[in-house]
Amino acid sequence: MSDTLLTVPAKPFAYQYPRPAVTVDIILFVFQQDQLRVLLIRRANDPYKGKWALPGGFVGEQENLYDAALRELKEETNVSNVYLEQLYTFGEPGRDPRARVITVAYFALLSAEEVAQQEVHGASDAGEARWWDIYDLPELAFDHQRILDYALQRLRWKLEWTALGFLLLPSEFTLSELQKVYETILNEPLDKRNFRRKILTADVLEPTGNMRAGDHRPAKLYRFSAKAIEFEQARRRFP
Amino acid sequence: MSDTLLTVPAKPFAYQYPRPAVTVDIILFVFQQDQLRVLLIRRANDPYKGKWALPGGFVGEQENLYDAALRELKEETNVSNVYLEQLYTFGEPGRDPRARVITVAYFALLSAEEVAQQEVHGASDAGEARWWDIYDLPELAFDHQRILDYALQRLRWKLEWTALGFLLLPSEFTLSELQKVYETILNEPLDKRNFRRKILTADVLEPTGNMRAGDHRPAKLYRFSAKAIEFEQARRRFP
DNA sequence: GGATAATGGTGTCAAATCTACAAGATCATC
DNA sequence: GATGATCTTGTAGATTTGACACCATTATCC
Repeated sequence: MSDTLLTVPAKPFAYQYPRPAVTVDIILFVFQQDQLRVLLIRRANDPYKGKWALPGGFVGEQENLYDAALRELKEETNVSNVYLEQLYTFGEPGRDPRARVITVAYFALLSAEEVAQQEVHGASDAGEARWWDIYDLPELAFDHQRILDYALQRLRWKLEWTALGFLLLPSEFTLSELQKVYETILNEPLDKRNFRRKILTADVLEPTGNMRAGDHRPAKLYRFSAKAIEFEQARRRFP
Repeated sequence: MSDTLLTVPAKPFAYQYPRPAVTVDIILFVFQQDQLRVLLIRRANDPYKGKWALPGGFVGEQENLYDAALRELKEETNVSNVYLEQLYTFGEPGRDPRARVITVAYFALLSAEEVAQQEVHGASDAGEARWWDIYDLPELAFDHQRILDYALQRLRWKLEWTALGFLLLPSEFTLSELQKVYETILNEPLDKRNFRRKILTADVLEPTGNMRAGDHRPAKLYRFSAKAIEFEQARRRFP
């Protein structure tokens, strides 16, 4: 494969500058079978052929970064209806061996309901797609391991200081289920009584009145109140 | 001015994609004369000719984003030796009327000592440069007001939950000076006794043994201990 | 040299919050 | 009706927080 010449229209003013490629990559987390999982795609082409990578792709000429992330997620993995938040921009030269690529990483959460409703696997042109346990990952392409580590750090932080744990659960859930999400993501056990007290006094949950039936004592179901979305802990350090 | 054609070498693989211009913009804060100030540059050319804008510029072909921010700061404002941290990436189409420009914004703090030592004003090819009180800003070019608001929000947050207030002061400072920084940035008065207790129990300060002479009772000088840099409040929400 | 002005420095108490920790309640199953 | 599994709840001691007022030290001014 030899280099060819590509002509692009140049704008006036000071825009005859080298233009890196700009992509978005998405770290899509789900909570499934008591595991925190992330969606990866097996690369069909070199470089890193056969390795697993984060879904992502080029930003369109007249496209928002956020929209690009949504679109790529839909195209490569058939996933929509997610929570999306910009994470960080990775731009080291050499992170893609082919060319200078600057990647705006997005951090995404998909609720358990959406995971069940959407057909995620194999919906990709880019190759096989599957969920991976965050604690048992394959070798990743490019610098994607680093991006993923950063995303996990952000997720943990957000979990402690905002109320987005519910985004990974169905719209109604029990406190035990929520606690399990927290424990899995933070990777440590939490005290049940203290956890309940903290979540309940944070005033972001409301009981739905329904109960989750099961093999044992039924559990109360809760939903998050609307204001809980993107609720950042309002506690001030210097009141 | 009509469009011309610019040829760029195309790489193999899937890189014949539209390439936006990528820039870095820097929000450089200083604390001067009891004001939180930001460095702005008056635009010498259209668009927004005569308006004030954040310093910034194009990312080099083989240049880190971080390095690009440092370099632009040096070139446009003759400032070096700053604390730099990536803030957010702004990429809405149309934010620059000339072309698609994606801007990685960096958030920067310059210590009082550096402000005094460096010749900041007029050191710019891009035009006049000057400090502006954050609470008394001119009209800004592009979407720079939004970027600045975002930076200020980040600064406030960081101030409450990490220990970077000292980055705006000289290497030795009094507790009153530090409190003044906090009050100015948070834009509200703080209780002196509680402020001191919180700062001192955070264990990020150490007395230098020196005193700041003045018109009145001399004040103890402190420095931040090394570990305080980028110290994130370790307090866990779910211990 | 004593009064004054200005800033630096300190302590306490009540309320709220946090941590560690154990026992009873409810359901299905056998 | 005994068992197993999960759900739910409370408290006491320690820590942290917020509100709040006074004395200390210096230079200056008379």
